[in-house]
Amino acid sequence: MEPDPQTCCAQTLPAHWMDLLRSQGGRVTRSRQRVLEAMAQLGRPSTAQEIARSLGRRACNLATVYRSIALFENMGLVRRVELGDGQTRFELAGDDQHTHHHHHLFCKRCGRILKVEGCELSRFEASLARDHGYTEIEHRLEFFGICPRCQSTRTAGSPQHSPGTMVRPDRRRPAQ
Amino acid sequence: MEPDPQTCCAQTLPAHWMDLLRSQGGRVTRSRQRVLEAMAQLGRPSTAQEIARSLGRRACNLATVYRSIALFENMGLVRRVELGDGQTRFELAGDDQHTHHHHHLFCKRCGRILKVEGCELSRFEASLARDHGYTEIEHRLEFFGICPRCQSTRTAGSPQHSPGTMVRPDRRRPAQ
DNA sequence: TTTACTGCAAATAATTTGCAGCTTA
DNA sequence: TAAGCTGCAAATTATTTGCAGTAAA
Repeated sequence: MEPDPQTCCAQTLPAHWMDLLRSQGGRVTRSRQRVLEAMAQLGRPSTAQEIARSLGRRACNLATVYRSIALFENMGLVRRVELGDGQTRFELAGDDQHTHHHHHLFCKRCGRILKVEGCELSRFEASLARDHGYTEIEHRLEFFGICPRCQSTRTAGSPQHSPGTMVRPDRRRPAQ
Repeated sequence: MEPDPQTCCAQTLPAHWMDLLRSQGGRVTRSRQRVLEAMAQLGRPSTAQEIARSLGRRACNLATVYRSIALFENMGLVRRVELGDGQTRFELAGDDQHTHHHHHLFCKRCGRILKVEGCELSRFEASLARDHGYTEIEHRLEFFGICPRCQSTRTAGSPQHSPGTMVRPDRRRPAQ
C-alpha cells in the first residue's frame, strides 16, 4: 500500500478531548485513548471492526469499541461516514487540517477512499433554511467513481483497505 | 400526517421497467411489481420493512423484498439512501420529475424527509475527475436539520414516518 | 471508596441464504 | 417444460445489552 497523502495521512487527535470527556462526566480510560489513537493512525473512515483489529495485541473488546465510538460521536469527537456499501465507518471530527469538515471520493471498485476538500455548500444550506424554515442545517456529501488504478486493471483491483473483507461489488454501486 | 407536496408525493414507476427487467433475463413477477408499486406509493426513501409492511394483506415475504430491491438497485431502477440513523432506505430512481437525481433534507428530531432539488455539483465532479483521474463520478448528498414543527415543540416531535420505530435520537445526529 | 467502564457472553436486528415447491416465459 | 422466483426457516453479520469484575477519580 503506497503512501497517498490524501488518503492515508495519520490524523491528529482532537486536542483537549480528555478535558471535553471529563467535563461531561466521563472518564479518560486506556481503552478510549486507544480507540482514538487507532482512529488517528488509520487516518481514514474505518469500521468498528477495523479499529478493533488495528489495536492488535493490546486489543480492546469490540463491544467497548462500539461503546467508545458512540460516546465520541455524541460528543462530536467522531463523525460517521456511510458509503453505501453496507458498512458504517467512523473518522475523527475536529477543526484542524486533518479532521475538519470534508467529503470523500470512494472508488466503486477497490474501495479506495480519497479525502475531498473545498466543497462550498453553505450558501445552499442557507437557502434551504430560508425556504423551508429548517435550522441547524448540516450535510453529508460523498462522491463515487473509478480510481485510476482500477481503470487500468479493468477487473476489481485489490482493495486498498481491509484486505480480505471486500464488499460485494453489487452493493458498492451507488444508485445514482 | 398532513399532506406535504415535497415529501409525500406518490412517485411514478420507471417506464419500461418490465422490458428492462426482461432484457436482462429477469422475469416480471407479481412480487416485483408489488414492491415497485409500494415504493411508488410510499413516495419517499423507505426501508425494506416499510415496503413489506405497506403491502399489507397481499404482503410478499421480507426476503423477497430484499431480493427484489437488490435486483432493482443493480438495474438502476432503485437507489439507496442512507441518512445516518442506521437504517438503509430505498427509493425509485428514474429520470422523470419524481425519480430523477435529487437530495434530501432530514429532520434530526422527527425524521421527516424533504426532497431537495437543484443542487449543482457537476462542475465539482468534473474538477475531481480532472484532478484525481477518477471516472464515472457521481455523488450522494444529504442535508440534516431541525424542521419547523420540531423547533416549536422543543421535544422530539412525533416521527412522520414509521411511527413506533423512531430511531434513537443519539444516532440521528450526523457528526458534522 | 464510589461509580463508571470493561470484557464476555447472550440478545437483537437487519440481511442473506438453502431448499423445496410454484410461476413465468 | 425449464429456469427463474418465492416463501420459510435457518444462518450470518453488525451492533447492543446484562452482569459481574476492574479501574479511574
